[in-house]
Amino acid sequence: MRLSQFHLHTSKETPADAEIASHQLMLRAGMIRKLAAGIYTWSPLGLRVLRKVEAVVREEMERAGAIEVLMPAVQPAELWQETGRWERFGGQLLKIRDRLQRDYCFGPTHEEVITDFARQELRSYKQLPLNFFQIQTKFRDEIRPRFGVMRAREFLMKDAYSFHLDQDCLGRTYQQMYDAYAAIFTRLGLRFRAVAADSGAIGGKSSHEFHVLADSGEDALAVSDTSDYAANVELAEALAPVAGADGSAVLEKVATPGQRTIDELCSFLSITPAQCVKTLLLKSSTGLLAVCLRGDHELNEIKLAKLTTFEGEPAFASEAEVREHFACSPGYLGPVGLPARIPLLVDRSAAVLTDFVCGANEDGQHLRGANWHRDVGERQIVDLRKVVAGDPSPDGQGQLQIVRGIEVGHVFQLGQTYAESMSATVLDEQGKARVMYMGCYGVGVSRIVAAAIEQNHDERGIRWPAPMAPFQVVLCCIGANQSPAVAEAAEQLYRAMQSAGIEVALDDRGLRPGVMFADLELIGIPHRLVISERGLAQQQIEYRARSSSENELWPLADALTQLQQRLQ
RNA sequence: CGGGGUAUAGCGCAGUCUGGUAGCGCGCCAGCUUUGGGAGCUGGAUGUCGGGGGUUCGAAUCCCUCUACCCCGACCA
Repeated sequence: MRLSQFHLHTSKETPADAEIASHQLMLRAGMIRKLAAGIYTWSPLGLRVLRKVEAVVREEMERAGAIEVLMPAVQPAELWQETGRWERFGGQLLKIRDRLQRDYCFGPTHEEVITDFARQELRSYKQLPLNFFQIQTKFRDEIRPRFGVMRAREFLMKDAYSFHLDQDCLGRTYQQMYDAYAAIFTRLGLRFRAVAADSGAIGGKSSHEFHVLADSGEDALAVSDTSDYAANVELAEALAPVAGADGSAVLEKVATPGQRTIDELCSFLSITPAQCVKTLLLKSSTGLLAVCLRGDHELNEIKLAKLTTFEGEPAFASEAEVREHFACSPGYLGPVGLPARIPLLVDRSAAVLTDFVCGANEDGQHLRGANWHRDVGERQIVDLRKVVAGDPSPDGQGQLQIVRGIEVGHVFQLGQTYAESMSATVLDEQGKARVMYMGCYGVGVSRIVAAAIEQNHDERGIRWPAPMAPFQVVLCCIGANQSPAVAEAAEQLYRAMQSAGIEVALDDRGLRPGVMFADLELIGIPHRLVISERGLAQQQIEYRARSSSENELWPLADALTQLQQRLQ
């Protein structure tokens, strides 16, 4: 590619609304342009990178035995009503109407469409297993799109769906996909981690997420410092500490006027948050529920939602609702003297406290010296909190650390959920209809581009891992306008590199060197060669890797072979 | 969804309080000079001041309204 014939538009200034490095750099490098909130055009430069990621994903999927399809982006409501997700998917589902006022949605995912395809196409167990994938544009109407293509509403995703006669077969394909994902991210040169995950709104049981590790990541991951245990914090179990007998302190009421938060209370009473029990009042379709946690811990709402004792979305009771049932504001709630009609869940870590401090269910009053067996009524002890750094690893080996990640892949074992509700069956050896087992496997193709930049940039711009770079090499001419010798040497080398199959950009834009170099470093091309009169006089060419700030001088005649070695 | 903010040239912003001919920097175009790390000089183009309505002799500026975008929050217990 001759850059004079290409379209680059770079910018020195950082757009005001871009917060994280990848978003800023993608805008400055001119890879994307925003059309509306969370909706972007990919420029020629950006698209080259996107296509690189796509190609790696496609190759690895095919290597793992998946076969490509392309499903429609616009999907009829009827399919979604069949699985109940027309209502249940919530506000992220973009619903649209055609001219006859028929309902459709813009697909946020394709379980319904592929299951419909499968139930029409597949008749016999002999056709199984099958794994279909596509690379396609999705739309999810996010509450808050942000960080450019990192959390966009419209985005490019690879989604795959596998079909099986039984769970064992599903398990094998699941493992193949897991391995294929590891291969994809390894090939792309990203530092990543696979973690056990919650299966969320898609449904199903076993599930792992693949995260690119970056401080700007939106997900918190719990990883063991000694074993290979890794889980999304949403899922990570907080082990039960050893319980002891009650303490011996006398239960007494202390006046704590105006001390509404744990921090305020602790400095007021000169205690630590770990000596307090905080009590949360939640409401759901089934009524009120009280939850006790240690003062320094946070509620894990995913864990709470999963408990059978609690159905429907948990929501915190408002101050007014608290006052309907208690003579105090939320800051003074406590487990002692809780009305029996409100069920009480106690987190394992809170349940082993003795002589603790808690709210007295009375404004301006707390209790000191409280103990569970002596002072509190019926309660259920469960794992309810978010794990924190330093907690023992659930596999019994080492301590947990909390790291941040960007979710770029997710594999699920869906089981029979969708096939059942949509009656997707095949005949087995006995000629009997059997509901198929399904797996689904997603990769955020456009998000990978942003995630890679988060992991690979410096003060001058992007530093692409080689497999994602828009061009492998850029050949720069200095003073080609003035010097026919430079222009001629560049032209010859450019053609030789093309013939050798090297993906090279010839920077023949005639820019001043400073501008040219700054541009090329911003867009992150891994290898740079410079031809100038100065070099030609010595029969030399200058090389610099994007990762380096040192030039190397090569004999001009060796440029191609030297470069080929660098590219390996 | 709740709260806050912003909207003026391709980008970044000033001007709005106190109404009176639309500005700056970067970028863009032309010419000359320059040519190894974001050049200099000269000249130039580009705006329905987010949309609609109102007040006024006169509105980017004041009032009403709509829209778009951004940020924060959705754990106070």
